[in-house]
Amino acid sequence: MPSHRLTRPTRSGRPRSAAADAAILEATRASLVDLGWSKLTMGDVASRAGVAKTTLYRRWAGKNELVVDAVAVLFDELELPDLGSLAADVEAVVLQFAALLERPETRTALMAVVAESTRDEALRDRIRNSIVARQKRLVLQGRERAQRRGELPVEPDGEVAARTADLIFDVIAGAVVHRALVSAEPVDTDWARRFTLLLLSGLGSAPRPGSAPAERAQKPGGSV
Amino acid sequence: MPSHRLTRPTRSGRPRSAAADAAILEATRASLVDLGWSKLTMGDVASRAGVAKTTLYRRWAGKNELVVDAVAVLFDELELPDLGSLAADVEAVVLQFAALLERPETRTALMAVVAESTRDEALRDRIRNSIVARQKRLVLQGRERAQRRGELPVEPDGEVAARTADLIFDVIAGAVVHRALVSAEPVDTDWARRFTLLLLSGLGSAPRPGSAPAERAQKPGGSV
DNA sequence: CCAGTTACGCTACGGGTCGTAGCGTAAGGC
DNA sequence: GCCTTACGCTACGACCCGTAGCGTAACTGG
Repeated sequence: MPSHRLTRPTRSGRPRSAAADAAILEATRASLVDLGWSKLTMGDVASRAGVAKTTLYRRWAGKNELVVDAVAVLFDELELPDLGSLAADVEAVVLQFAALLERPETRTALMAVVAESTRDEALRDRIRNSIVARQKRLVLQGRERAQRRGELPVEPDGEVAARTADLIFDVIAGAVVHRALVSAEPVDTDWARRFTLLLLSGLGSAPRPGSAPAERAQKPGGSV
Repeated sequence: MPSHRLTRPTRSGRPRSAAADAAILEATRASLVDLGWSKLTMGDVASRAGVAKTTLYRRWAGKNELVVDAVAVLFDELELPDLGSLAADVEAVVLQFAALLERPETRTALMAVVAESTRDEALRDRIRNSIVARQKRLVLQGRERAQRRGELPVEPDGEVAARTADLIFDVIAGAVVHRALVSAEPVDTDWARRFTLLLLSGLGSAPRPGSAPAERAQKPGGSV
């Protein structure tokens, strides 16, 4: 899934070097580790990859697109073993996300490209397709398992189910990212456990005798 | 609370123009709106503010610090009317955060400076003190109210309470940011309501007859 | 009122990155 | 072998950076 959206109209002629592709993406990650996002430069990546700078521009429009592709492949490693319970699965997802955010490449690149994407529609789509989708997979997978186990009800309305899945995804991914990058504190097993407990049981559940539960709770079971 | 940490050792001599300060920060926000983070330049801000470029560098070390200060003041607007219930308060906090993220200045700047902060300890502290702290205030305020109402138990151990507050803060702020900037979909009242319901009631509450609740749920009431 | 001290505006500069153009050459498809 | 495309290389104007140097402005303390 190369996705080098830069003009590749016809076929015939010398094909693009797949080896150069790999070298460039590898060099980009290395440069991210050494220099970080802001000091990463196209020239530096080119020389690390042993490639002319012009070759970079023939394939990627600029730094943003290049880095997205370079980091995206790391999200392919994400996989979720079936641990037998929803709680365990959520905890595992959290730790998987966290492990990726530990790596300096993703750490420095992810927020940067998201920031850039606020002014670039195409970049936003690229991120959504190559990074967010890979993350979301895990959440959908976990939900399906939980439904199969009977831990979560099966929502008949597909649209409602999709909206709830989006909500849960934003909560999980958002919380992990915020903890790791904004609060800049470790996402360890202890935190993951407390987060999972909060997500599954909520704040207001069995608070203490003598207090009324949240009034708006019309239908307490979150349909998924 | 100027925080221009750039050397101001003694007093006597011509004082720094407070008017210039205001003009610079205002110009910075305007430039963020027009150009976005990546294309914002110190020279542009200076000319917008009617100020020499050197004046900027006399007060701020660079783009990062300047933008943090320029955006931070927007977070002072955050205030939370007492709405009578925990659910309503949470919903209000969510919508307050969301409203700030609607603005193009904050939208483009926030993630960018966070990204930069991953490689800059001092910048991280600056963000924490001038932006994150202002957000966290609301969460702490909401918790205190809920405890006074009896909606949340009072945690006797101060450290545990602080950790739980941090958790909740990361969940709320993280979810909102992720929804608004990564998923790039609107944080409207509908979403806020569903999020609040999830946060208060959790996923696993009253799932459906015939299924066991999450096994690890040792003490279901989240102490806060 | 007069030093002393600091901020300001302006100009100019070396250094770096950007993104592109132009060229000769290398590597496949037919 | 011919056509087409990719590649490496060089060079370039444009822009931004961050700083130095200077003369001037503003405020403080004697």
